[in-house]
Amino acid sequence: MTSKAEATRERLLAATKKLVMSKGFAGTSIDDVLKATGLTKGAFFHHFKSKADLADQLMRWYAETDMKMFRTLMAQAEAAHDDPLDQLLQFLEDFESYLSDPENPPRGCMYALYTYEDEHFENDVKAFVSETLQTWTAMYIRKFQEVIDSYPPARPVTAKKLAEMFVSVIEGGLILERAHGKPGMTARQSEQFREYLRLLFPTAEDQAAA
Amino acid sequence: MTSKAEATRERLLAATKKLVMSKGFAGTSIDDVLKATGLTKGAFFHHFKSKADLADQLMRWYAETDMKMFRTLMAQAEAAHDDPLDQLLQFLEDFESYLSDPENPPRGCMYALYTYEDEHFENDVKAFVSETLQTWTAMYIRKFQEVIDSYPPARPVTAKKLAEMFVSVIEGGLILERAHGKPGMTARQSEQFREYLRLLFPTAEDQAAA
DNA sequence: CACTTCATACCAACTGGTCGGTATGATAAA
DNA sequence: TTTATCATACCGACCAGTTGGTATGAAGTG
Repeated sequence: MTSKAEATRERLLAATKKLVMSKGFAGTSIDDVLKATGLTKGAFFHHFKSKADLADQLMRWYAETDMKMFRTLMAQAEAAHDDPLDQLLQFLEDFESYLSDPENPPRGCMYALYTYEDEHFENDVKAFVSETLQTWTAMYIRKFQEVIDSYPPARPVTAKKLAEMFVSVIEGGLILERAHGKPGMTARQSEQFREYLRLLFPTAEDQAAA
Repeated sequence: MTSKAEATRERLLAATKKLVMSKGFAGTSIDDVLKATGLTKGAFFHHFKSKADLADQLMRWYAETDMKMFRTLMAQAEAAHDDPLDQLLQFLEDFESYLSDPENPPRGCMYALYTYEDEHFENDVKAFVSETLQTWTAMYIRKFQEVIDSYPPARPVTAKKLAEMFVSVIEGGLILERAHGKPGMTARQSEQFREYLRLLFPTAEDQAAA
């Protein structure tokens, strides 16, 4: 059965992801993964031709579900509002509740992890991480550009700078959250970023309130 | 000679830092460090009682120089201005030129690195990272509080939230910078954060210009 | 049957770590 | 001044365990 083999492959990937998120990639041995899954070397090397291949497939697997999540969130926000700023703020709020939802306790970003161990990965993997990160950023750039086109920003900014800042703030928040073991820090960064946006793109209500 | 021994110890630490910054800690073997320094196992285990001890000492060594740098920058800014907002902005600008200075190409933050490999480290080390990060944040909290006390913020914010946001934005910027291999991205995050501050704490000039 | 999917047994290289030894130099007794 | 004593700083062979990876074969599946 193809689907059973695929299930095994995903079991290996899922176990690896969990381990890698708390020990790093170099710190995770194949035996660790096998111990976690109850499988053996034969199974592993049937699905992955090397540990480097595992790194590659893991990253692509992760990026796929990760990007899908962001796209879904954005599509939802776009369906709920017509105004680009409303869409953006809605997206951020939804993202924050996703971050605050106590599901995957070992929070973290695999791109960041790979980035801090980059010497261990092949150039394709490094390039893929860079590209994926850029795709992620590009999604925001598009939306920010729409917002800038609709609302005059209070200070001169570019969509790119705002997009990169948001990605930064999230990546940094994840680090703080991990370092202190306190959930919610990442969501708070997104909130704070929204404050910035409110000052940057004041709506009619804001101006009336001021 | 005590100083020669200390020099050897620092040679080991410096080599480890360089390696760890590009391969992670688990990905760096003791042999790697010895190859890089030309020393031997005997020398290594004379100075460090285990690899975990190396991790510990490396982090403390790193934190020491790192914190010293930030304190120096802050002291400079405080000497140059009386107004807390001016001090803060000066500090940020100085920090940005430090980030843009092409000196240590392998840019990165060791706290972030340890955080993404935390399972490998003893609890003391993890606690130390958390504490150091908090000390770093506390430095900013103090300054932000002074600013808030002097200037009414355009939106309700706390010094803590602003401080955490700055740390986040820097940590995130470093990740992007590493991922894309393009220097300057971290400094740009600090710049963007300054834009936020300008909107949050408008000075007389800003208001006149608006 | 052929082919996929996995288990078992095994290997060479490397891992962190130990241990007996040496080179150097400071101290102080002779 | 010479010489015995002793701690520090370092060397490099060695160890047991782990690493990523391979070779072979046994089930199941079409």
